[in-house]
Amino acid sequence: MTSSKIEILAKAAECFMEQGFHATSIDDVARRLGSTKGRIYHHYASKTDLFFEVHREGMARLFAAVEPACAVDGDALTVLRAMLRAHARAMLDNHTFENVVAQGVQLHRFGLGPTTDPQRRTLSELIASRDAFEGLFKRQAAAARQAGLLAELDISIAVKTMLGALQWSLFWYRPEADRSPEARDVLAEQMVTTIIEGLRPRAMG
Amino acid sequence: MTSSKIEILAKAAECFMEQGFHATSIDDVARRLGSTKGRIYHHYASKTDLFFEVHREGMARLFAAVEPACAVDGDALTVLRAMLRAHARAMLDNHTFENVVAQGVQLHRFGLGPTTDPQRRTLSELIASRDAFEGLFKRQAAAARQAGLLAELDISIAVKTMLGALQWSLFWYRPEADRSPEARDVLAEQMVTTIIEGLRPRAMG
DNA sequence: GTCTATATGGTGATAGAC
DNA sequence: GTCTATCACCATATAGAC
Repeated sequence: MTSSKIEILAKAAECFMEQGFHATSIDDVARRLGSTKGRIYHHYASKTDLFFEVHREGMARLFAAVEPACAVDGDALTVLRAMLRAHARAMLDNHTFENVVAQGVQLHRFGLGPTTDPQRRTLSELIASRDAFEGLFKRQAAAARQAGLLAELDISIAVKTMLGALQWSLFWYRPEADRSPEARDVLAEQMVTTIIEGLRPRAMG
Repeated sequence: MTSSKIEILAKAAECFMEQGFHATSIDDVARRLGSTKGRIYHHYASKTDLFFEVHREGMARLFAAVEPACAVDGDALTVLRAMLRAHARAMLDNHTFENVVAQGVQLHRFGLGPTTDPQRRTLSELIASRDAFEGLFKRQAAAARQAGLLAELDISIAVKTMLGALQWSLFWYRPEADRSPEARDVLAEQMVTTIIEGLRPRAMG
């Protein structure tokens, strides 16, 4: 990917996050790039394609963050915890792109309106990729539960609840408020601890 | 509020949830009502005003569900749990309206674009109301923690994480899939248990 | 109270200069 | 590879009939 295309993606992600897909005009993105829309249409065939590329990049970053955590040493719960931490951290680090991913999921849920067949296929692939991502956590949670390391919960609901807790940071996290990498680590750890340990105090650590 | 206005609000909420504020045209809402936009503009001055009324109704339903739970008998953690359960249940019951509330928060976060001063004031009030709602949980969590019933967590982060876990149901819950009130009770209870107890098993119930 | 026009402005996408 | 100019379309909102 050329640096020009990446730059366009990043600015487009900002616009899509702030205004949403429909309210973002190609002129908005061009204005933020300091250019005109000719530049954008040279690299991307349509606004929809541009949006999907942002979505794809957001999913790629999630996998890149979580997959290494799947391979850490330790029992099944330790691995799950590492995965959640990586996910939390990735949501904070890639706040803009992941906001667009969430929008893409909604777009798919309710139908995308007038789009071409290839575009529909692309979106379906992206959604399948998201399901696979959630599947990583479900599988790991199931393994942890089988090892007796997890409470007896409905795995599907528990995973949706856990991931939701992390993903809701899309709505309240403000990356612009001078967040150092260390501060993001602390924040991610606090969220994950809340999820894993729950609200009630433990008799023994 | 006349029944005509309520009917318009309900259909508008559906459209706003499915397509988002900007992608929803007044003609879309009118089509879903089986009428024309003349009817809508007779009751609401603008699309923005219509959106805000949906948002307001969504917040009203949240308060109506959670405030009674604030007054239940029991220790501070029992009350908190009742509040979370009521909130979870309300998110499922009012899925459509609460989706619009979440959109309204985003609209406020990034600026609403070209709107009138009264509209900006209305949105600010709605956001203040949402902050007050979150405050109910923060205050209760602080009380529970002071009573030694809560783990030593950052209250603000823990509350955001808890509420996020429940609110993320906006993205995956499908109310159309024949959900009885009992099924929603079970689902709400599963989510709340996951939050309160955490993922790790407890030595003693 | 609801409908049928219609005025007005903005948007996605293209064509062709440079 | 980027810009300017332009077309065709759609949406908000209003005016006025009924």
